[in-house]
Amino acid sequence: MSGGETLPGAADDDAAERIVCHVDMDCFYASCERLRDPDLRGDPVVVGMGYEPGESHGAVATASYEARAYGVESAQPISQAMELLPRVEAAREEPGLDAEEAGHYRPVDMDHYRGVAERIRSVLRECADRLREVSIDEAYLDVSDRTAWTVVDGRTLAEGYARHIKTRIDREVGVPASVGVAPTMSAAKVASDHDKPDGLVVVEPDEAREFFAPLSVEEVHGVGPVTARKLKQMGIETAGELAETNPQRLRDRFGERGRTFYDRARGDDDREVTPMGRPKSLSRESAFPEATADADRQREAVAGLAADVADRADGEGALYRTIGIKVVTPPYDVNTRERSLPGPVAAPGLVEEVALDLLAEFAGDPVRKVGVRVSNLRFDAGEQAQLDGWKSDRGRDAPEATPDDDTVGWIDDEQSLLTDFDG
DNA sequence: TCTGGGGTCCTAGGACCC
DNA sequence: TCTGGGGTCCTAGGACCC
Repeated sequence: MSGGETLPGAADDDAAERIVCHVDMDCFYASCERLRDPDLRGDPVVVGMGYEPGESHGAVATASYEARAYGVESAQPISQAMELLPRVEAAREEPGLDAEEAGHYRPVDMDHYRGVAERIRSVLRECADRLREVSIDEAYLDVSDRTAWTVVDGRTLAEGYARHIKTRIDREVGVPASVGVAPTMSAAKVASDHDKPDGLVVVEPDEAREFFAPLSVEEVHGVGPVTARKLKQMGIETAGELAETNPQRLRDRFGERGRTFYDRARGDDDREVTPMGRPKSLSRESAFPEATADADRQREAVAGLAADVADRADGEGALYRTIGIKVVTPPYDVNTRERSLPGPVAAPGLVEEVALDLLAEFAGDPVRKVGVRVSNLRFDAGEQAQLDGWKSDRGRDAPEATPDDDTVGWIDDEQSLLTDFDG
């Protein structure tokens, strides 16, 4: 470098400092509902899972910011939300209610949201070389090669680039996003959350400590209610205090995670932006309207979930080696049981069989919720297992399959495996 | 705040093997 | 009969995230 001016976008001494954007859709499901029904714009919108029009069961999946102003929150029972914010239909009919002080309730429609998410995804792919889609409404972008930390007219080029992304999503898809820009994933994540909705927050390379200092420890990604309480007992309330705590003290209290808390509170995070890999487990669960000790209902629910999970695994081309259940008993005790098979299988009958067998341990107990899960997934050679000929060629080897095998076990007869396994 | 559904990662003890 | 250390796998639970 000969001391000349840095060209906009050119790699320079700052090249070591990456530029990560975290893009987070604002109340995504509610925004998707507004996209197809513009009449909802400006009004409170509540999207409920397990909700049906005219009913009051289910829980809040997403509430628009207008609805949040009434105290409606994510995970709240719909019935409770409706006490705070009546449905517009009800408000029109009942004389005591003000139609202006009411909200629109909609059931979750994942197919629609996935369609919108796909359009956002295609914008993001054009904006970054490396992209990590964390969930349907959230992604990290490494844009180090697209822009720079160079300051022009008092603003970084990175900020302009982030605004470009935000504007494109709004113009080409029509939903609002909040964007955080920082040299690390964890700082970008906290930044995007810092000025929601419709926010754009930039944390420059030397600003991380200053940015985190006043935040409460809960705002550090990875610190939840339990850890926050323990930190407060240690006299640590803010991210700034966390950043100044002796890391060994945190390690002694929280193990390896303690070091991570310390690093995150300082804005340090060496994770690279990489695409999400294959899932490690697939599960389905559902709650009973109220706790039930009825064994037939429990078994029926588990059998249904087992079929769903097996079906999804099939759809994803996944084989599984471990089958598990979750049983939630009052007041809210979460019990899990699982059993591993000798080799990976795609066997719906076996999922049901094992799940019901594991459930038997809880016979007679009242149960609020049940779940079924498959894990130890294998995707390689998944298709081959379905090919004619392959199956009969390799079938006999299946029971000896180990996790290290390159081959995938195939079970000719589900019952025989179960017998072998039990024996 | 008494709690919906789908995930990830970490910890810790016991079994088992060398 | 008592005994070392290391490694991996399995299972259960907990914390966290969206």
